[in-house]
Amino acid sequence: MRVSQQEKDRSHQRILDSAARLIRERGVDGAGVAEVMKDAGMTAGGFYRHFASKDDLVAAAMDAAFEQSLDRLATPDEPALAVEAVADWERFYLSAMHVDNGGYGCPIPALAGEVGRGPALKAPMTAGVERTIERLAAGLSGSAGERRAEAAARVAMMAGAVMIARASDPATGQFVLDSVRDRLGLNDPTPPRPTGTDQGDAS
Amino acid sequence: MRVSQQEKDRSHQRILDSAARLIRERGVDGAGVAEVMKDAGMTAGGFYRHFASKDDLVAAAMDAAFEQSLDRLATPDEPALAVEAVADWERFYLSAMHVDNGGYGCPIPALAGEVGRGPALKAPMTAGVERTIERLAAGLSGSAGERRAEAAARVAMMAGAVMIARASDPATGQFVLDSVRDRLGLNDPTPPRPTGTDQGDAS
DNA sequence: TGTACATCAGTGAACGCGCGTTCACTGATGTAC
DNA sequence: TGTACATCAGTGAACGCGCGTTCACTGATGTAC
Repeated sequence: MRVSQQEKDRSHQRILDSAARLIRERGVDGAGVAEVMKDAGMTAGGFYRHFASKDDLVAAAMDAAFEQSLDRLATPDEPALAVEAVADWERFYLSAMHVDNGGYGCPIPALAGEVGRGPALKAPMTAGVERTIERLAAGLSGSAGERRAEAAARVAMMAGAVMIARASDPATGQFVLDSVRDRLGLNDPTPPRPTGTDQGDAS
Repeated sequence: MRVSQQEKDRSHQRILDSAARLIRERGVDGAGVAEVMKDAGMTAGGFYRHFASKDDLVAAAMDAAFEQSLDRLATPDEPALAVEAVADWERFYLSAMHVDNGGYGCPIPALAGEVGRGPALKAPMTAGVERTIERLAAGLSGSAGERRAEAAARVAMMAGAVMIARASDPATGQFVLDSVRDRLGLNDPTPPRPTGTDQGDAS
């Protein structure tokens, strides 16, 4: 039952997508090779035509998961709009939608605890954390160093809040999320309009 | 080989201590019953004289782990000294010592990710998070509500930072820890002395 | 205080189960001529 | 363009392994008299 090269490429992508979601939902250990393959519409045996090992798949899936997480952060043409793009992303990060759908969200609260236990996945995690900090820093003010430090603190706070919200009863989780949203200044519904731009249908 | 009641009590405590450390070091799934029992100086079969199941043990061990974590937070006689006690605890929380010895540290960065995946351990985790927030709030200023919200945000930030530090390369991890320590105002080596108290040998 | 005996903490082997991985096999694909 | 054949993506069963749990057994403890 050999399939064409382009169908193999599609299979490869399906495996990667299924893995990126399932490791975030069930953890690296909790997402079995057979389960990932079934989710991708295949059986377990075919896995090794695509990846050398489960470790190999998981490292690639973590890269894909960070990519997916950061794709939600818009990159507007006008640099001045980056501030609002980052604020929007942060509001989503702390939302019930993100807490309840970890399979499509940031890999840090979903996987960092498990990654910390072994050296195998530290490289893709470090790369993802660095990229996340860098992207956030673009929407902050101050010197480059100050922005980077502030972004790092914000990532830690948001990742911690989402992780706690998922691990706690709803009341406690919501309180932590609300407290963090407040401390990050994300509760203002009408942020100051960026200067020198006009977005569409303002009256 | 029946042993005396007091020796059984000691065995029970050793199993609990070993489990509290090993689940934080290796995760709930990563800490096997046989390994915990060996660490406690016994063999696997005897486990069920002490606990009904692994789930039963893990819930009790998580309570014990939070107890141990919060025992590091001193409760001074003078309420005014609570500020400095909390600041000391926060500095320890963000230290390399804590990052490198998760088996004796806060259960939140060690276990919240895994706990979020199933309902079984949310109760002890919620209780521990609440207790941690409450204890931290005692060292902050403002109204009761403000103190609680600030404590929640600080717990999220610190837990996130420690989790990221464990999952990342040293440079990235240290940067996140430093950024959080800075943002929490913990870098001042000589904090303002609490009013109305005098501690020992000041010149 | 002694004696007889039921209790039960702890041992160590065995169990069923799910895991990552291997392997013989199938048959459509891609290539050589 | 046709034909013959090597390649290899995917199947499904099997493997060795570690896990949580069970169980027959041992022998010191605790108790009844």
